[in-house]
Amino acid sequence: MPTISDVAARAGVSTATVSRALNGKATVDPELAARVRQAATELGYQPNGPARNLRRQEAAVVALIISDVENPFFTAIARGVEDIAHEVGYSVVLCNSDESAEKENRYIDIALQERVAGVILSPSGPAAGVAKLAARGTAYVAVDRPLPEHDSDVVLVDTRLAAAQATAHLIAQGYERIGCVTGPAGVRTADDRLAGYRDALRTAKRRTSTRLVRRSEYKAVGAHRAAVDLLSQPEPPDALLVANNAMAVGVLQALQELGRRPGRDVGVVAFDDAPWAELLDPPLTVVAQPAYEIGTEAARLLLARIADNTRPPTVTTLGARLIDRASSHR
Amino acid sequence: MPTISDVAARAGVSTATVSRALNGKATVDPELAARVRQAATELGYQPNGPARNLRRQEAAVVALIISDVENPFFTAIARGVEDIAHEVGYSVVLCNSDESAEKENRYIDIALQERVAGVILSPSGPAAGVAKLAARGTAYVAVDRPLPEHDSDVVLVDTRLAAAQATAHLIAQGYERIGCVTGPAGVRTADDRLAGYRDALRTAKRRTSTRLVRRSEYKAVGAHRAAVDLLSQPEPPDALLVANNAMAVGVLQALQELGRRPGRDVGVVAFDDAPWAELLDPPLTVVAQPAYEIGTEAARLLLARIADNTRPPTVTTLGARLIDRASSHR
DNA sequence: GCCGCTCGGGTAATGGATTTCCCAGAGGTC
DNA sequence: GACCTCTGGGAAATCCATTACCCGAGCGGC
Repeated sequence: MPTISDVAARAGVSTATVSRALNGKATVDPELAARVRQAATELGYQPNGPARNLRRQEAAVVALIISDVENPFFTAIARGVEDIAHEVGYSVVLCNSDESAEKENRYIDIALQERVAGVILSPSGPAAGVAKLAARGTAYVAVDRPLPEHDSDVVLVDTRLAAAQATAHLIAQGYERIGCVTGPAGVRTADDRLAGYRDALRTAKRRTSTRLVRRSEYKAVGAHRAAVDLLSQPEPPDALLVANNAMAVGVLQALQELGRRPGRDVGVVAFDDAPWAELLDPPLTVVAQPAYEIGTEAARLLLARIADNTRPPTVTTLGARLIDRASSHR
Repeated sequence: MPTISDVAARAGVSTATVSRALNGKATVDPELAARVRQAATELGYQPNGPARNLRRQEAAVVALIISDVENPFFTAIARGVEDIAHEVGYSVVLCNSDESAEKENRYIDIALQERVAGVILSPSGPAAGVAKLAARGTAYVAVDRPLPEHDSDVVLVDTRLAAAQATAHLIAQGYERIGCVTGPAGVRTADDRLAGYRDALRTAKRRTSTRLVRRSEYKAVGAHRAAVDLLSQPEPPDALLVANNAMAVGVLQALQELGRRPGRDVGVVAFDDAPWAELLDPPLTVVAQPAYEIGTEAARLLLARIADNTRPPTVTTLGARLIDRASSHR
């Protein structure tokens, strides 16, 4: 409720001095500055953010638009972004696009309207909204998936390679007919994981077959259906590469229902580590992605770009790690 | 980049008319309104949020301050809040206080500065910041835990009752020495769950003993330590009530390491359902809290309070549901 | 002792949308 | 035909912090 003028009046100075003192800007007499701070706390003065942002033409806020708040992979990214942003006094607002291009667009519009300093997003598809960011000159960084049409800073995981390694691991363990349950066509990570899977089969001179591949949303239900479908074929796969955590839940449920034991009957490797992966029997072999580091790296790139938007765009690729537990052994 | 004056010039009207037309406010000639909208889209006009909020003295935003983004219980709440808020054109910004009073305070300050319309928070402790919200007349609603000093709208789960029921269930299954692993003292949900546990023992005329109770942070590591500690006593518990999801992970790890099988050797019931609970062997018996509904209810209360801050505060208590799986059977 | 520079701090312009106030014109009434 | 009412829309005030610009005092140099 109190404004800067109230503080100025109480401290017996001008509003300009209050502003300077509170922002530690120019040289203000220490004694005056103390008087100002005193008056501010006495009044419980909270600077009016909108007024400040209006004048500054920018808010010390970065928007983080992720496709699923309930996915631990993305919340770990959020943590990373938050930790870095806070160090330099930026706030992070988390927006959940739910894999919907429309919601994503809406949040981009809001970010633009609120004049945030920058945006980090995991684009779900073509991301029409991004053009607006570029047009307005707002800094942005893509994570997890690149932006097809725009070149910008991107932080990715070499997920194709990771998928290939995971598949090679299954081959090395003696599985013969390896299947793959991945995300929707057009989603880059889903396509890459499938491509990596095929790379490994080709390297091992195995035949690839579309009958061993299923796609669905990155959710448990879809993966459940896909797994049931795959496993009830005449020649079912004896191992599965699963493209994310939520899908792993669906696949493992399906195995349970069909009475197939992970590992012995059907080897399983899934993307994304989770605290509960070790609790399963057998424990789940996973491809652990460095989610937290994706977040910190993206935040650092964004801050650099906020400072200087003329830098050429960079692509940062982080590696993933195969954690070999028992679900990929007979 | 374009401002309202640019739109006004292009449409050949005044800025006042543009504002009225774009906000669908007063009576504007339909033909004029169309011309304005036309001009706005042609210019790619995005209203300047800070300017709008400055004038309106309020942003169409609600802040949601939760204590842990990585806890599915809280992300489900976030979903609920989001769904309701979006229906009426409000945006939700998610802030992660990490169970730190200081971060919580910081986010409250930011919410105040940005003049958000309302705040929903899961207070971690005494929540000094809340007094500022009350003083400023900003609407707020507490979820999961009540605010000791302030009376406000609150949405709770009858967690004491739920804990008692879960404990009674373990007693009914024939367990003799039931232990409890709960959260830190002073955290209301942790204390309530412990109290419910004791209620049930008392009702069943069992002796309660502090040697069967351990507290730790609401995290896996602490719970792991607590469980190891409990189970390596001379007379270890033969069943455990565990106060949240993350802790369940720690406890189950400990059981695994000690070679005790859930259910047969040590009965386990944990708070919060999770998709992976069914995948364990044996599947985990849980107390499912209606997290999504907490979110929707809190959002509805907040919106009502934004509309009218004079309403008397209400307490909404939702029930939890025991989902009986096999980890609580011998 | 005077000039000029520096430093601290005040005055006022600025950012852009909303909203109050008021006016012009259309339509209605007697 | 004169006057009143009602409606749509323009001019200008407003929200509040920041900052460009400017001024006065104090100090050093010659």
